[in-house]
Amino acid sequence: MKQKLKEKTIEILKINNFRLTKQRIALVSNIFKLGNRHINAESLHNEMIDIGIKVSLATVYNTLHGLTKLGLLRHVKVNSNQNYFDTNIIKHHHFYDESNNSLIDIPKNKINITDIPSPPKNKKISEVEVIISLRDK
Amino acid sequence: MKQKLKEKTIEILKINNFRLTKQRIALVSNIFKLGNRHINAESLHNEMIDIGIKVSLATVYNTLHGLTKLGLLRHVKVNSNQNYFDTNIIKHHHFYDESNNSLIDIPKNKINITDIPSPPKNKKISEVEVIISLRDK
DNA sequence: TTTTTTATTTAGAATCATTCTAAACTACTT
DNA sequence: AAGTAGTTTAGAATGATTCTAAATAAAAAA
Repeated sequence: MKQKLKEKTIEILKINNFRLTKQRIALVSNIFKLGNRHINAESLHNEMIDIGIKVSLATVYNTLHGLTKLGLLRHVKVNSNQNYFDTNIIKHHHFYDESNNSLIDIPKNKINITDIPSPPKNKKISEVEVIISLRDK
Repeated sequence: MKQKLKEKTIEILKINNFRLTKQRIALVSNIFKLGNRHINAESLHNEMIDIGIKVSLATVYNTLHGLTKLGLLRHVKVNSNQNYFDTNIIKHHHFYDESNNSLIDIPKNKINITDIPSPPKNKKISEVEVIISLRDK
């Protein structure tokens, strides 16, 4: 199912002269193995260790940033103390659960925003994101 | 102009049994001296030092958190590596200028959001925030 | 295939924002 | 004036992330 995503990702890495190292392949395989996810470096690193793949935390960071730079991951702008990367690169919004720092995707078309103010002079809008914070009831 | 805000703040501090220490008074005075601002701990600390007030960074953090707990500041959920506190406690949105990590207020009524999806079971919405990221044109 | 080149990985140090700690201090109470 | 907590403080500790420089390995060249 998500195998295609992995293949596509590796293709893009090749095109962009990223070397296909054992670590990168393993990380990419794992990142895109399942459906959409919100990943942080530490938990991804733990996952890799758990499934028996030896990779350093620095490489995990490098890879996450590299994939982000290529547009294969999105950096989620939520204020947690950790950085989250989203495998869903289609524009969308998020629920942010404050009780456990978790994110839930909201498809773009589920929220209707109009009357977006125009940006200041010499600036352009790069992204419009809605974050709906959640608390326990 | 903003003097009232300072007086009001000090009143609230008193009511909540916060001692009116030299440092707190100085910080509060400075925070609410001008119009709406987006403050981070380090730059506020520098400001205090610059105007000749000796206060430790730890106290700056304590005060920002204390004021936030009392609802006199709002913690802005923007993913910068620093935490920002907003003196504008009325619900509103933000432009986030990626080129210099600065924030610009957008009044709530300038953006129209409808069709907000209902929260997951046992969760309630605590906040809906729109962040419009900006880049240089 | 072997050699060379150069990107990548790595462990650990460094950094940066923030929080913690425990001692010194001081606002407020009595 | 003295006692009691709440505060402040310097500096240590923490946690996420980045940096560094040496070791490694992928891709290119021979």
